[in-house]
Amino acid sequence: MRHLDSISRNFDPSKEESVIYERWMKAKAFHPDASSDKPPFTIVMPPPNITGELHMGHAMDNTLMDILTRFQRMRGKNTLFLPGSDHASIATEALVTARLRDEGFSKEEIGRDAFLKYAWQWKKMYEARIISQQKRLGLSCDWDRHRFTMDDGLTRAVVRVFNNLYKEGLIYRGKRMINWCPHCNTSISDIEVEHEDIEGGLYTIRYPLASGEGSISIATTRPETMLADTAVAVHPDDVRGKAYIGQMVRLPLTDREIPVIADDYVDPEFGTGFLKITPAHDPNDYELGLRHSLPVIEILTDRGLMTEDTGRYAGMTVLDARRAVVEDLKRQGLLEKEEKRRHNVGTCQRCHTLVEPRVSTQWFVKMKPLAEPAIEVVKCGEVRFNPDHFKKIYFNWMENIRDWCISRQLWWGHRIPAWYCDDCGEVIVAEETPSICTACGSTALRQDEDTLDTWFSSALWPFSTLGWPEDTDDYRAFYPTDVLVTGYDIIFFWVARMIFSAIHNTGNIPFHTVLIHGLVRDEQGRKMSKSLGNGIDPLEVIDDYGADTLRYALVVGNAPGNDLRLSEEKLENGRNFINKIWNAFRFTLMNLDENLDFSDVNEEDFTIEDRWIMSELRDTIDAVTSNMEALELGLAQDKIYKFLWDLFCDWYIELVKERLREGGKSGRAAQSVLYRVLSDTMKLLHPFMPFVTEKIYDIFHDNTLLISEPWPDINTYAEDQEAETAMQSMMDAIRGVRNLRATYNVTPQQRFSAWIRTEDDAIACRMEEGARTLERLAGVSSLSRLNPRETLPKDAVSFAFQGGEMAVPLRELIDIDEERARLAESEDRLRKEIDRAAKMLANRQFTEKAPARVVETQREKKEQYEQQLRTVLEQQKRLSAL
RNA sequence: GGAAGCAUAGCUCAGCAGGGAGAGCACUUGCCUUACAAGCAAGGGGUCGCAGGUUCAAGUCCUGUUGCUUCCA
Repeated sequence: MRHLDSISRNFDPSKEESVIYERWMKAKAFHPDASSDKPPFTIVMPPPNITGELHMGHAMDNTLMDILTRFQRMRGKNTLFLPGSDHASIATEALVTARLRDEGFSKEEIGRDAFLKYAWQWKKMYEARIISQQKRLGLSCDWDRHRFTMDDGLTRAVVRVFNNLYKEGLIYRGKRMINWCPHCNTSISDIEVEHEDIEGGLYTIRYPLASGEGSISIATTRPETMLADTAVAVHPDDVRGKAYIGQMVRLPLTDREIPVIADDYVDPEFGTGFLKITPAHDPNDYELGLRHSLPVIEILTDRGLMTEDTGRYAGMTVLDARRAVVEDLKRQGLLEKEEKRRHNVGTCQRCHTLVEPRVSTQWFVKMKPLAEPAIEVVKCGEVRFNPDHFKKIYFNWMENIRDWCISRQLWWGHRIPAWYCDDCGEVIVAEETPSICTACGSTALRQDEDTLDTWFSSALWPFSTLGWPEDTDDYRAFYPTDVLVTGYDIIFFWVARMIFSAIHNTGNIPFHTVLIHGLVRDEQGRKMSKSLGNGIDPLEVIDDYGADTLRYALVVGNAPGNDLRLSEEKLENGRNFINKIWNAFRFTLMNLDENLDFSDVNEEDFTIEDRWIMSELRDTIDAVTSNMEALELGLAQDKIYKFLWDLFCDWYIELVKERLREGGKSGRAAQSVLYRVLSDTMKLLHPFMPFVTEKIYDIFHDNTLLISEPWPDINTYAEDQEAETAMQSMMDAIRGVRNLRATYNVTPQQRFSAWIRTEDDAIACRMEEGARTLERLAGVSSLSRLNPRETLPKDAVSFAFQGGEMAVPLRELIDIDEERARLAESEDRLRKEIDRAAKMLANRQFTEKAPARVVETQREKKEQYEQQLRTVLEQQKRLSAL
C-alpha cells in the first residue's frame, strides 16, 4: 500500500487529467467492437460546426451525453459515442470569405477550386482544435469513428438520398417565393429566418384612379416595393372598396396602370382597407398573385439593390430607395400620412441582415409525404421526447410544414448532383457525373453551381456516420441509435429532419429517445453570446478548475428542458466537492492496511454503523440507477453528493475513527467498509466526474480501469432497516447534545455525563454500545441508563429523541429563564404537532379513505410526539422545583 | 393572433407516483477536533404568484387570472 505522503493534499486536475485520458485511450476503452454480442448502446454526437471553438453549450450537451455513455458502458452495454463535426456551409463560407478579404482577396477572384482548398485547410485546423477541446472535457467518444459531414462516405449518402428523393418526386426544382439574404448572398429556408419587431414607419400613399377622378389611399410599411406593385386589393365585403373593384389605378412614380381586385385575404381592419400587392417581394402577395394571375415584377438584385429598370432608384439599397421613394411621393403630394409603427421583419439567422422575400428558381424537398410518418412515430411513442411536452412543438411544426428550400448559392458544401444540358436543356440528376446528356447525347453538360443546405446532410447523420448506404458492420451493430441529446433550439432544424430522413431512407427511426436540454446562461440569466461578451470559455474553466468541476457545475440542478445558469458559485461548489471526495479518499487510504483482501472480515464483525452505511449505499445505488435510466442526471448527481458528503463523510467516517485507531477485528471491518463503500461510490460518480474517480479507483485497485468496471450491484448490500432506525436514534441523540451545547455555549472541551431513559431495550443497548461514539461526537463522558420509572436527577436538562430521552447535568451552566423559554417553545411545537396528527386521526374520512400505511405513520408520529411532550412537561416541573 | 414553459427561503434552483416544505450559496453563533478552514458543529429564514374547484388530504391534479420568458404566424 502506498504511503499517505505520496498522496498530495489536493487533487490536481491539471497534472492528472491528461495522464488519465491517455490511459483510457491506450486501453481503447472508448472503442466498441461491432462484432460484440453485448447489447448495443449508441449516441451520435450533434456535430459541432467547424466555425470556431467549443462553447459552453457544447460543453453541457457533450457532458450529458458522456454521462449517459459512461453509465451504459458500466452497465455492460456495447457502447458507442460517435463524435464528428459539421461543415456548416453558410457559416463557414462567411468566415472563410472574411478571412480571404483580410488577406486582400475576394472569393470570386481566387475561384471555386482555390476557395475550396482554402476552406478544407480551415476545416482541418478547426476540427483538430475542437477535438482537443472535447478530449479535455473527458469525452469518451470513439475517436476512430470520428466523422465529418463532407467525408467521402457521408457525401455518398447525401448524393444517394438526393437521387432517391428526386426519383420519387420528392425533390423538385422550381420558381418559388424564397427568403434571400442579401448579405450572405444566398437563399435560406423558412426556419433560418428570425422574426423581430422593429420600429419603422407606416406610410399612407395615394394611388390616383386611372379615370382621373379621385384616388385610393393605401398604408404600407415598405413603400419602396410599390415600384413592383401589380395590383391593389380590397376585401370583397368591404363597402369602401365596392365601387373601385375592377377599376384601374395609376401607379405613382411609374407609368404603369394596375387593377383593383377583390380578395378575402385582405384585412379590412388594417390601414385603409386597401392593400398594395407586390407578388415578387412578399410571400402572401405572391400567393394572391398566383390566384389572380398577376404579373411578377422584380425590383431587387441578388445583392438586395434596386434593379436597372427602376430608373432613378437603380443601384440603391432598399433603405435608400425607401427614403427616395417617400421623398418623391411627398414632392408629388401623394404621401398622405407618415406615422411611426412597430412592425415585424424577417432577418437572417446567421447575419441578422433584413431578409428579402424573392421569387427565385431553387431546389425544394416536398415535405408533406415525409412529415406524415415522422409525426406518426412520435404519436405512437416509438420516438419519445423528454420532457414530453416538446413533442407539441414538434407536431405543430410538422403538421404545418412547408416545402424545404435546400439549394444555397454557396461553394462550401455538397454540390447539388444535377447537371444541365446546354443543348437541349435536359436536367440530369445522377449519382455519378454523367458524360453525355441522357436526352440528346450532347456532352455540353454543366453541373448545378449551388450546394445543399447544411442541414440536408446533418439530417442523415445518425445513419450516414455508421456507413449507410453501405450495409456495414457498424450500421448493423449500432443503428438505430438510442438517445439523442440536444437543445430545444434545434428541434426543427435537426431533430425533425433526422426523424423523417431516417424513416424514409432506412425504414427505421433514428433513435428512440430525444433528451432535450436548455441553454447555458450566465449568472444573470442572460444568454451567453459573443456580442454581449458574457460567454465563459469552457477551456478556461478547465484550466482553472479541471474538467470534473466543470462537468459537475453543468449538471447540478440540470433538469431536462430547463435552461441552466452557470456561475462561479457552482464551480466553487464543484471544486469543494472534489476536495471533499479527495480527502475522504486520503483518510481511507491512510487507515488501510497493506492487505486489501478482506476475506478475513466476517459478517458479525460489522457494527451498526457499518450495516447502516451499507444499507444507505444500497438505497443510493437504487435511486441513482433509476434516475439515470430516467435521464434525470441532475437528480442522480445530487443523490451521490448527499450520500458522500452528508452520510459517508459527516457521519460514517467520524463514527469509525476510534475503531480504526484501535485496530483489531472491528477496525479491520471498518477498513473493509470504507474501502468497499468508497470504491462503489466512485463507480456511481464516475460518469459525472470521470477523472478524480478514476484516479482514486486506480490507487485502490491496481491495474483496473474504473471506466470499464461494472456498475454497482444493489444486491451486494443488504437492506437493513434495523440499522437505519438505530442510527437514526443515535444521530438524533448526538444532535440533541450538540444543540444543548450550542444553546448554552458549553465549550467543546467541557465533558459531562449523561443519562438515558427509554422503554426500548434495544435502543438502550445501542446507546450503551455507542457510549464511546457519544463521547467523541458529543462530549458525553459517561452514559448511564435510568429505569423508565426513575426520576431524573434534579440538576438535569433533558431532551427527547426518537425512542427515548437523554439528560445531561447542566444546571450550573444554564440560565434558568432561558431554559424555561426553550422548554416552552418545545412544548408549544409538540402540542401543535400532536394536535395536527390527532385531528387527522379523528377524521373518519381520513382513517377510512387514506391508505393504511399513511394512517399508521400518523399514529406513530402522534405517539412519538406525545412521549416527547411528557419529557418536556416533566422537565418543566423539575425546573420549577429548583 | 396561436402555443408552450416558468412563478417555492435574500439569490440560484430541486421537489419526477397528492400524505407534515428541500439543497447550494448568502446570513447568525461557536470551533484551526492530526481526511478536508475549499473544513466542522449548531441555528435563523418560506401563508410554494393570485382566485376558485376536485379530494379525507393540494407546492403537487383541474379551471380561471396576473407577471416573466420562449417558440410559431
